[in-house]
Amino acid sequence: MSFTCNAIKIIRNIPHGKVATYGQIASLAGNPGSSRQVSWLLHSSSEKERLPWHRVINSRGTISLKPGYGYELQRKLLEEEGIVFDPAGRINLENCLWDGRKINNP
DNA sequence: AACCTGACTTCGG
DNA sequence: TCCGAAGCCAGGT
Repeated sequence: MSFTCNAIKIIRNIPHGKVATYGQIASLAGNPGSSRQVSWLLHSSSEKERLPWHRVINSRGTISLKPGYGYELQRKLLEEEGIVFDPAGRINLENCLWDGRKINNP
């Protein structure tokens, strides 16, 4: 069992219509300091593991991707799930942040 | 084994 | 509130 393996499972358990921060996932995976590793693993296996990578955002509640590099796609996917963006492009974490409860707990 | 890199986070100005 | 610098972790080369 590794941090990465835990993180993958956690990301897969993010409920529809909710979002989680990198730091939150890192904490749930057992290592609060490795938020950057979460981003790496999304690159590594977002497609093979079929992760809901679009539900992962930074602590500010904004999309970390740059426009033209996935930003628009992620925003679109989130909006389709009911996530609301402010005019500044920020998400209301009070409403949309995942509480951390897993649906599947092995 | 050493060095580099990243979809981060936090602190100070 | 926004911007820049420093810190941290794990995987890749």
